[in-house]
Amino acid sequence: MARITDLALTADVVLFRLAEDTLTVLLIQRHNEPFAAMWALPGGFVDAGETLEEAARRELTEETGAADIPFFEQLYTFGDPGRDPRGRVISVAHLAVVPPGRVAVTAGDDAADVSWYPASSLPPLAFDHDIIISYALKRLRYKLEYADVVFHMVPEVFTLSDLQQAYETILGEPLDKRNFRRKMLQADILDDTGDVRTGEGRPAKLYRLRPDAQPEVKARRLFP
Amino acid sequence: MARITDLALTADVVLFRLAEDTLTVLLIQRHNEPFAAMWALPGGFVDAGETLEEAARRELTEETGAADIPFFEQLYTFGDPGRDPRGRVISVAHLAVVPPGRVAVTAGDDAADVSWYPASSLPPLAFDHDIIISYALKRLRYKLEYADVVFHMVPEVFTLSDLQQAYETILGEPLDKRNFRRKMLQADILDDTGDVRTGEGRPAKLYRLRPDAQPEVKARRLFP
DNA sequence: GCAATAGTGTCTGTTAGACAGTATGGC
DNA sequence: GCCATACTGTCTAACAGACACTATTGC
Repeated sequence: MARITDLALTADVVLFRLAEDTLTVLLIQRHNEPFAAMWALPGGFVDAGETLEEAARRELTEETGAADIPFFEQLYTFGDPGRDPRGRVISVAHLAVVPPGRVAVTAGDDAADVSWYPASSLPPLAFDHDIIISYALKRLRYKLEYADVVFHMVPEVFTLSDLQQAYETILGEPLDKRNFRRKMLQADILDDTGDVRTGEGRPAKLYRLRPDAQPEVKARRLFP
Repeated sequence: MARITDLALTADVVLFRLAEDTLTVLLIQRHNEPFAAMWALPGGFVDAGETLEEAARRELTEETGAADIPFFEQLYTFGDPGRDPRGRVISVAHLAVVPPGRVAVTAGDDAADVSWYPASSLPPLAFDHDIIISYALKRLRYKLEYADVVFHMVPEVFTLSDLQQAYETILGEPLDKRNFRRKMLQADILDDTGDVRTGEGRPAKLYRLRPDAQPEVKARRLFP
């Protein structure tokens, strides 16, 4: 066999966000061929001089307006021959999350439309993007147990009920309230802000992630 | 910025093997520029029509003779601009392991020489291969806790001392013998072959991994 | 006082980690 | 009987999971 002649490199992003009790993924409706008018992950070709993550962030911003995302990491590289009808296109997929309401998205550039879709009911997707999202979801759930990523999916200040809701939505299963609170508080990674949030029912204490919580501390296995 | 004009795609392999009480990595001495005569990971350009893993396996075999490796998975993609003086070269790194003595390596093709180096004392390496190996080692140690990979690094039939030795060598720390054996046996993933290995000292029972041990079973966290 | 949500405590079984001596075989 | 290695058991502390009621606020 011979070296590839039509090689191209893209960086794509699976961006998750919680909306009430639904886990959603940011998708764009493609403007151009191939798969014009179908939904797809934001992403695009890597430019000379930029890293893979820079390319992924840039494309995300150009296509959807989402910018400055703290949790952003490489996920997996999808490169099977035939995954793109245009030729040999390698996609370096990234995993990112934002807190609720954090990103006001607007279609730009190559995107005819932009929308958050529930991860559990996605439209038909271009390329192998359905596989990429499945993989991203698996990784997200897995990472949840190490207690870092979830704090990028809730507001900076949150109640324990918020936090539990986030866990339950992502994992797709209910957790026991008393055990959840015990473990979270014993993990010693939360600061009590002293404030409460009022609304319906009894006011709830507000917490934030301890700013000095070291990565290793945060990485304690919370839900084995 | 513009699309990349000099893009190339390589697949590289970090292959680990245990040799007595040392963890070793397979390296090749480069034959061609750039970095001619320096040591590097086996790997090379992906051909049209092959998957990334196929390319990695083919290059490994061409350069070193190592073939048919059961544990072989994608590790991470390294694509910073400037990591290769020839232009924009994206490396999809793979992680693989073999049991002791499993691979008789011989230099082929692009390799002037092939050798197993202790992971703890590597020679100066071409490209960013030192970073890739660090990352692979971190992942290997991490994966060890989930008890699948280690069984690809010991002979098909092994004693509990063999297994403990493998863990200790990879993790770089001693483990308590009684606790180790208790956990391994309680995990219910080992078959007693009924045979023993004699030699110096008291004969040791030989075990093998239970063939029906499901991935999920194997994936139980053994050493948190 | 009712609705709604926040918050709390105990028991039980399992597991992890610390720790030292006995058993078996070859010579 | 000596050397080398395999093998074994107990105690303690921490943790996970099951489980139901009380507390506080707004109305």
